[in-house]
Amino acid sequence: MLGMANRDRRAERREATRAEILEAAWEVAREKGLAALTLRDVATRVGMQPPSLYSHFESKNAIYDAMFGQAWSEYERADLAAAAEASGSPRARVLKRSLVFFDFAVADLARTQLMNQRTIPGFEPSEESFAPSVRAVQRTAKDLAELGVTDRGDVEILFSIIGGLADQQLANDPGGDSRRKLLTRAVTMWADGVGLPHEAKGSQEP
Amino acid sequence: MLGMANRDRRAERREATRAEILEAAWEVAREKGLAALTLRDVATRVGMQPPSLYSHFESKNAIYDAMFGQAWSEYERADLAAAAEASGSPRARVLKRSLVFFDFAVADLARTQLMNQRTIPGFEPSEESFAPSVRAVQRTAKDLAELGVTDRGDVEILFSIIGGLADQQLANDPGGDSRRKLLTRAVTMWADGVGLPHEAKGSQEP
DNA sequence: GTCTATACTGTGATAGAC
DNA sequence: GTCTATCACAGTATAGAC
Repeated sequence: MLGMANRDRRAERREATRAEILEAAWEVAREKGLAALTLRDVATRVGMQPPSLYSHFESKNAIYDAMFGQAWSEYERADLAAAAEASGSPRARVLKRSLVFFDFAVADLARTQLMNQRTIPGFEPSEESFAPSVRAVQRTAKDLAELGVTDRGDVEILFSIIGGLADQQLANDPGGDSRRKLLTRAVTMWADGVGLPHEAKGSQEP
Repeated sequence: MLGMANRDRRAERREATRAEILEAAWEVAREKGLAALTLRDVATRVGMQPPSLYSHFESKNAIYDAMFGQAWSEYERADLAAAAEASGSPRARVLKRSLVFFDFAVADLARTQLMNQRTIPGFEPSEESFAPSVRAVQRTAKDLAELGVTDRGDVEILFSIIGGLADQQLANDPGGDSRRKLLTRAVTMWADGVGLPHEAKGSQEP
């Protein structure tokens, strides 16, 4: 019993330290750029010597990996909330989800680079960290299928449109909203192209 | 006279060495990743000691800058050739140019990261290196305007669609062609959305 | 003018003391 | 679990040979 309790407290402490390190890593990545992340900066920020980080992460890439998993988990939560909250016509639902994706991407360049671009040479997310990414994409595809978009290619095109707008926003107008203003028009083009109905199925019947 | 001749030969030699260094830099960037480029690797490849590179470039970022300018100049050439070669309906012309952009982006991840993403922390292209980028974008916008697409936002949306598809191709299916197959459909959605005519202006009249 | 030799600082990583 | 010490190698800069 006492052994168990001790082990739990230790595990909690360990987990808290890991979270602290990751939070510091996000700060550094946001301030100096994802690729400019250094273990020294992270260690200094949490009050450790650089080698001590290796007690919690086996390499720098392991930190990137944990950050990757965190980022996609956060997005998964944001997308789930948007899916639950979204209402109205299929187009309104798609637009709402698209805006959430766009805003999430544009809010943090370092995070988007880690999630969607191959910025860090040699970094490949682990299967575990990749899982929330797969889930998010699959659920979006499933939700779109229920709205009538069954072609997987059409789903990929929507992702590309929104991701492309977000990337252009980040690259050419960071902090601005020039591309966000174009999102509704772009998604409407896509909705027209795939024949997304203006009204929900059966909304005419009752 | 003799002085001139000597200066010319020296300038040529200098320029050739610069070009050699840049070619080596591209090789390293392609093989190891853009952010993993090191002056050591570049120097080794051209048979120099690392510090000797400073006789030709004042910093590592100056090398990135020259690469940036090269990449956009290459694209400018490719786009000009495509513009001259493209024929037929407005849609066929736009599709041709879109394919050239897509293929150019997908052919080289490191190059695309340098051109369109903010992969290297602290790197900002110089005005001189940025010029071909500006020219290419402006000329495309002008050509599209002549085809009837006058809204600058619509042009940005097209760039985002193609860029987004290319980035997804590079990130999720490097070396494949899954997104290339979707390009025609995506561009068609855009063409429908902006009301791009199927036939050229006046093609009905003669 | 261009290269070599050398050195300074900072990076990720490992080994071993406590 | 954290520290000190140390390593190999990165980018950068200067001095001096030729």
